[in-house]
Amino acid sequence: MGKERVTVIDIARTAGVSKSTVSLVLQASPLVNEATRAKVNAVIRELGYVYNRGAANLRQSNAKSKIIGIVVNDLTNSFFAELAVGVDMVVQSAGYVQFLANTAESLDRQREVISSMREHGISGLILSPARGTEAADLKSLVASGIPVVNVVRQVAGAKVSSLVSDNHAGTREAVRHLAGLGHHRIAFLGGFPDTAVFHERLQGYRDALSDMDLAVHDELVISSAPSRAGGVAAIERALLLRERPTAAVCFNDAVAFGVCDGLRAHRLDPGEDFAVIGFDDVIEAQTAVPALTTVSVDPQGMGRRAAQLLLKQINAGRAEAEAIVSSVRLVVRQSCGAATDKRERLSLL
Amino acid sequence: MGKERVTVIDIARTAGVSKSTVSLVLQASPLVNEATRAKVNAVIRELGYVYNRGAANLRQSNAKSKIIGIVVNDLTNSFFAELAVGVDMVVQSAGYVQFLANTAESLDRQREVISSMREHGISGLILSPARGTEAADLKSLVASGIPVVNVVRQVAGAKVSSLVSDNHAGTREAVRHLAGLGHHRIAFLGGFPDTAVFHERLQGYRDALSDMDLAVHDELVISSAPSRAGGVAAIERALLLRERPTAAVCFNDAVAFGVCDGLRAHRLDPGEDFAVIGFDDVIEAQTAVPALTTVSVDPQGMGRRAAQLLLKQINAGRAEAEAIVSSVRLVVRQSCGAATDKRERLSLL
DNA sequence: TTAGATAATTGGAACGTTCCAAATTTGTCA
DNA sequence: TGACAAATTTGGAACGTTCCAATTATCTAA
Repeated sequence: MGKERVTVIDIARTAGVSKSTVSLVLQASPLVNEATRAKVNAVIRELGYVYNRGAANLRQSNAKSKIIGIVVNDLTNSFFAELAVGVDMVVQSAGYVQFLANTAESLDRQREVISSMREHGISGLILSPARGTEAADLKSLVASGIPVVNVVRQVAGAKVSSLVSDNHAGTREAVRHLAGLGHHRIAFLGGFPDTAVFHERLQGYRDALSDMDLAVHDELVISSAPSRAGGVAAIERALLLRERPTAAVCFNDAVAFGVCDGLRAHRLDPGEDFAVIGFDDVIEAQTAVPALTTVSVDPQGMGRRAAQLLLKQINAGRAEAEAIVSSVRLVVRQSCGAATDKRERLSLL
Repeated sequence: MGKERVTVIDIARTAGVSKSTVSLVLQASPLVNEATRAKVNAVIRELGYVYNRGAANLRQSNAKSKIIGIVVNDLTNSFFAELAVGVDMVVQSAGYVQFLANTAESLDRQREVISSMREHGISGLILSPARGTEAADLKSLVASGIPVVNVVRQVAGAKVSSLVSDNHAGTREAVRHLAGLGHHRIAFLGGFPDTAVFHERLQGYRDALSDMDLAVHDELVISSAPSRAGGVAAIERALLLRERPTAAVCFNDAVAFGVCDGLRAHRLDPGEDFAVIGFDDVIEAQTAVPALTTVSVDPQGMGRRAAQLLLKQINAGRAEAEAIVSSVRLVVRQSCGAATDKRERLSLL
């Protein structure tokens, strides 16, 4: 059977041209005559030739491998799944293919997958760094001129581009909105306190509280895993307080969903008896009941932008690192109570 | 600057051995003396050498590229995100790296990404085929001896391995459970009717109904997109019926969550006023409120098994296609009402 | 010692492309 | 028709590995 793989030489032979010519048509070079191009293409189809990028890469720079890597810290979180989809959309249509790896917050895994990707000659990398990632971890990557775009989280001191959402403005706006609805005991729920993202969001919360002349109560800041289960745990603790909060802005949507679950378990109606605001605007946010009021960061859009930035840098050769903070906006739905009777009652005051 | 990349020849030169020896240590061959191995490894670290798999693949068969492909039809569905995580876990620890692509049910995209992956020399492919995929689409892949494992969906006539869950048994058990709780108007909600999976699940539903001597009412089968939004739409229609159902088994968990949302929008309490059973057991199923009773297929586990099967075939060289149907089990939580007072009431009858 | 084995190392030819410089064909114009 | 330019085509040398056959170093036992 035809175990042998068909190469550019086979094409050349049966088309009656030289391998160089075949290579030229493969690259859609304008130098080759239309007639020959047609003939060669016909033979390519006929013999079922498949291009060997590995061989081509050997002669070319890594920048032309047409592979980009994307490594995220938690693919089970829809935020990252959607981010990956966004990246996939733009790299696919640019003719690239993506290595996708999940680190589950393990620095070891992260190191391994990144080095494995390097061995395969990725043209660039989109990275949502695991907790504890340091500039040194990215050093050799940038030294060899491979563009890196950090998303979601920054790495202090690393000379790579980054694309993060405006965390501070997001929670700030959320808190203002709640305060505007008449809440004055507003909790901040969920998230790991040892991340930059947590601090940015927390700071936005605090600043908004000051802006609105509301007191900052430390017991209202309850951290937990940034997951649905973490949200349940956080609201449990919040409901144990002598003076309960009446509203919460959550570290992310996953936490917010957990908070809604926890409220229901206590026979409290989210959006009615307690206002909840999330962060991310994952796809379920709009179809959930109650629909989640949340700070929209458009994960897919972020993926798309990250990919575009990366491709730009790949094509530019050596590119300057740029730090983009992507603006966010509060999308008001039911879970904050703004759309209910209570809201109307409040606005009549 | 050190723009030049360091190769095996550089290592050889500075370690004072031949490139062949370096190659040998790279492959951890037992033929090389411990002392030389140590020296070479030291130089490798010192010079910051990175292995070039592309070059290596040129000399080796595709089976050794250490790349596998995984293409899914909807990465925004947590089921697939978790499947991908499962795959990632096992391929990562086998030293492989995965190309991940999302087709969004587009046959064109699917064709493109598969051929792109071939050009990059994948050792094998895990595929959740887009709707309408035909055996012909996989023909050239199997002809060139690249192992393929289909997951979730089969492709009729394709001589490739497959790993699907026992759809028939799953819905069958779900319906029996509901019937055992005293329901006799049980709906089947969601899913596209032009897929094999839909028919298998529907058939399980029908067979269980007959088993329990319950009538099959066609108006109780309501198809829709297999998504949260689709679930909302389906329950809306179900609630319009003259004779409403009192329970539903849903095409998948996403639909089931949508159904719960829709019920709440009608002031009906899922698990209390209406029993809901899902299919898949995605990670949110256990933390949602009410916790979702569902047919567990363990998406991560499925991903792991698919990856193991694929690796087995890659290592075996030319392997037989095998069709695995993975057994499922009903996990009873709150949403079917079995854990509530109603259940106790019923069981007293 | 030394023959005969065994252990360790090695040069060079592949692998399938791209790219360069050079060669060939075709076209144009006086 | 000849000469020059433009359009096409082409051989061969890379690229960084692996693998084979062959060589050299080291060990063993008489």
